[in-house]
Amino acid sequence: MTKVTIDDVARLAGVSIKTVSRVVNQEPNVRRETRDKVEKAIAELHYTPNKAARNLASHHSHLIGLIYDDPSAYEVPSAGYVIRMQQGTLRACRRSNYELLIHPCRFRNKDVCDELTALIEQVRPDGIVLAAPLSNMPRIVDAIAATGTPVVRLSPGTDNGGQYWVSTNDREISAEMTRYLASLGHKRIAFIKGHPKHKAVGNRYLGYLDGLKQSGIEFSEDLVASGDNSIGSGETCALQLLRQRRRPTAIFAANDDMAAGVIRIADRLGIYVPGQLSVAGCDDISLARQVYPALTTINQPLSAMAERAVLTLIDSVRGKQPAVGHQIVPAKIQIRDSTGPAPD
Amino acid sequence: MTKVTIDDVARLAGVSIKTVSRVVNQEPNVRRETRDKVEKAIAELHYTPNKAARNLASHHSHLIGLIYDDPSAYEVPSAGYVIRMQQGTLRACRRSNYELLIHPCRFRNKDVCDELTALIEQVRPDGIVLAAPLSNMPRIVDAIAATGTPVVRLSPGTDNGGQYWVSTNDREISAEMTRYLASLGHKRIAFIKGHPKHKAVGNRYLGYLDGLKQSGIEFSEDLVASGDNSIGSGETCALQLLRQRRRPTAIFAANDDMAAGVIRIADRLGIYVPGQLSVAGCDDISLARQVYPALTTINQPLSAMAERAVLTLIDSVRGKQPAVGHQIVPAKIQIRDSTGPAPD
DNA sequence: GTGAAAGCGCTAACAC
DNA sequence: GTGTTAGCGCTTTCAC
Repeated sequence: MTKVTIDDVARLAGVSIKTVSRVVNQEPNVRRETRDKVEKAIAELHYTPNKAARNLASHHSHLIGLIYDDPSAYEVPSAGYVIRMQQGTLRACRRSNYELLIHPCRFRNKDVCDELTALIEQVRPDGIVLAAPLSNMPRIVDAIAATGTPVVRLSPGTDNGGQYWVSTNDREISAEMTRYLASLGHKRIAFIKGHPKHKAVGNRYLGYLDGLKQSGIEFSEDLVASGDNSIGSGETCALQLLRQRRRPTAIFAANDDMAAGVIRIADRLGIYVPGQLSVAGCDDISLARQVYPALTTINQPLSAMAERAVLTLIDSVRGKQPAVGHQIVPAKIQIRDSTGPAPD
Repeated sequence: MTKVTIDDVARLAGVSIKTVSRVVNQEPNVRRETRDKVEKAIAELHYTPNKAARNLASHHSHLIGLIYDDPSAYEVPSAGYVIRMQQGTLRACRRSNYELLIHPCRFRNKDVCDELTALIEQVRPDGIVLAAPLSNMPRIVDAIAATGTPVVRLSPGTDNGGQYWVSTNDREISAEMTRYLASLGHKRIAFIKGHPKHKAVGNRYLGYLDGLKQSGIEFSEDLVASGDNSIGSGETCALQLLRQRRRPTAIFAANDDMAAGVIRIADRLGIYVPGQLSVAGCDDISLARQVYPALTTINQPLSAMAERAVLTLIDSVRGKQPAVGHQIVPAKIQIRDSTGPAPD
């Protein structure tokens, strides 16, 4: 561990430490040749500024905290969700020379708010990215906001706080998927709702209703089932929907896992997908491509959303603009093999 | 953001800041009643020590860095691998009040060593967990070791450095899997090798050879194929193996993704699994359960290994013992539906 | 047991 | 343009 400090560099370059600091931080007002001299000294000594000292003096940690619901509490498929969020945040962090701290937590814990407050006050990340479904839980959002650290909420579903948030056009794109199914000739299009805690997923149901209306199809209570985002619940809902006398010819599930459950049940019941039943999901997790037939789904731009969140945070730290308002990153429909023309 | 400092606490409690520091750090030599007084003041003011200041003074960051190969460079299934490592490290961090910094990187980049050196010297994590396959790349291991920061290498496959490492019994457990297949009556057991860069995966091949010998089965060149850990390569290898005149009755792949590829091809060729072909994988990623039939595999204790790594690191920081030597966390065979008795 | 003083290595504010 | 002087909020050392 080289113990080179800013003093060593200043001495070697024959300038004051403040000048070294200016060079390191790319501040203006340094003559070209002075800068060169300092840079040469830095290279020669292999100097790297000590972040702890920097943080203490500057009140910036150059750390972004990513807080999300602990996936170990759930079925494993959410791994893809978490990884994609991480990828987006990491991409933005890397570009701005920030590092990423990850902090999964369980929202069911009584003292999760204290835990987060302690984390933030001790580590002092420059900004927090708060993922869904935590991002729509007022007590959590408020606890974080109370620390004064800028927060960006991911897919909060609804604006229930004063913070910046990034979301996708869940409702519109779900309407589009519904219209797409209708355009294939489907009249009986069923929908499987997601976990009620997850507001963004709730918006997909509204989009489904919009899509039906826009396609001139009448809504039917019998064609809606309620799952909890898991594969298992998708199976249960599929059974419920497919055992009706006049069963649906298309099922649109609020996430891919549930859609995978539908495909599994269709297979078991001997219903051919997509010939006799079209199935569509939402999220475009890797499972969507692994399932057979590959799932038509909505490509949720999770990583792009997370990236935007961090860029906003960093801009706000740099004083360019405060982190308020919101931004929408549009999703796209990904047509694969699980959907096709309605039978007869 | 409460700007309560140690001075405020000291003033309220009527003691010196050093005493407050002692209480906060749970040091001995504080009288019971003094401690109580201080703790009361801390609670009253909602004091949380500033980590930056602490780090600067103590030369400890209370941060662990997890460095692994950037999964975005590969097929998505490795998400499960990454998540499980993260879970293990997080568990250990949480217990010891450390936070986790994640830093995926691409080992193909020319300047990856500089990148890691800069990361470490700037952030000064108290320890580094280095995942496979980075953990068996000398230039990377050496660059990190040169910073003087304790490193624990995960599944390095072989001990090519002086650092501590944690691995699993890849070779032994692969031999056991091979014997298990033999015990089901299989005589023609094929093996699909993994990516040559990944040493730990290489040990599985050695275990396969051991297992054959222990079961009294003669090795045949024709029954070995070489993949690169991806599903696609599993498919290619499966085609190669199953198109032979005397095709194998069992295929053991060095990871689950390749095993999934085998199942897919068997399905396409109309070969019934497990009736006509037994398939076994290795890693126990979530894919293993999603595939149909569910995959018999080796449960790699990734998360337990990562947890051990961090505990070792933290012990070494606390001076209990230096991080040298190694530790083996045993794997277990997970029998599911893709393996069965050999045909006729 | 407890406290006073001296930094840790930087940046901020202001002087030159 | 560049340097000087103070801290940032803790821990360490060592005295009492």
